[in-house]
Amino acid sequence: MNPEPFLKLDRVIHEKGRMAIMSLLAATPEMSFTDLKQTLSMTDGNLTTHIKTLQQAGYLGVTKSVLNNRPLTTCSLTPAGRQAFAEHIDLLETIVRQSKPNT
Amino acid sequence: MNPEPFLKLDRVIHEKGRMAIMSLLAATPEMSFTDLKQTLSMTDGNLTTHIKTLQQAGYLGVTKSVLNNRPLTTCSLTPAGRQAFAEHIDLLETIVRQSKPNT
DNA sequence: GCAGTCACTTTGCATTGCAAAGTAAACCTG
DNA sequence: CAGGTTTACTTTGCAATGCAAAGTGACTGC
Repeated sequence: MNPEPFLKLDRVIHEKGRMAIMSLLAATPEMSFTDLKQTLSMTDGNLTTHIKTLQQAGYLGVTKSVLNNRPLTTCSLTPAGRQAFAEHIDLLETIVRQSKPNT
Repeated sequence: MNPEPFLKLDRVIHEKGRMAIMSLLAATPEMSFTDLKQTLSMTDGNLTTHIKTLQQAGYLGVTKSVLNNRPLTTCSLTPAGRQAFAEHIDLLETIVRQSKPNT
């Protein structure tokens, strides 16, 4: 077993909740706070902190506007985020392959 | 995107270091504290805590003996650990597949 | 005009990850 | 054979994190 892929796993992305956010945004170019919250059944506080973490890492672009007189926070992956996520998935794929030699 | 696999990820296994430990032990039936430490270049403290966490979760069997007049801590997966790890890898595989629809 | 909802943000706490320091036994070494 | 070093861990302390409860502010129905 080669421990390298594990060592390279990006802790910012690796966390459950944030991986889910990144995955959603990889599939759907942009999603609102509320969409993310409902899709992932996360609590509000939990979600804002994860979004903030991803944003500070430069992985997420966040725009705040107003729609129908309500605040609307829209999130999307930055190019850096997209690439970091792709690399993370590659590492996971390596790990999966390493762990299932016979399939 | 289906968020289910993310929600099901076992936090005990998911953490980088512990995933690496579990992977090593899935490939190599038993390893000593020192083996793990060197292979994963972990600090001692970090490793004991992870081992303890995995042990308390019932995923790791830990036996302490003496070899060449030195303490020897030997770790191996329990059946529960093996299964939990296999499930975790399955979930990761699902996530990877979900994230790479076009390959 | 004030109770209630929506869309967040802030705060506080309890849990972790991590490494520095500690422990204990064996082993050189002069 | 006393004193220091190494090996193999464990404990402790702290900083960082995840999480949800409480807070904020704008709107909206009654």
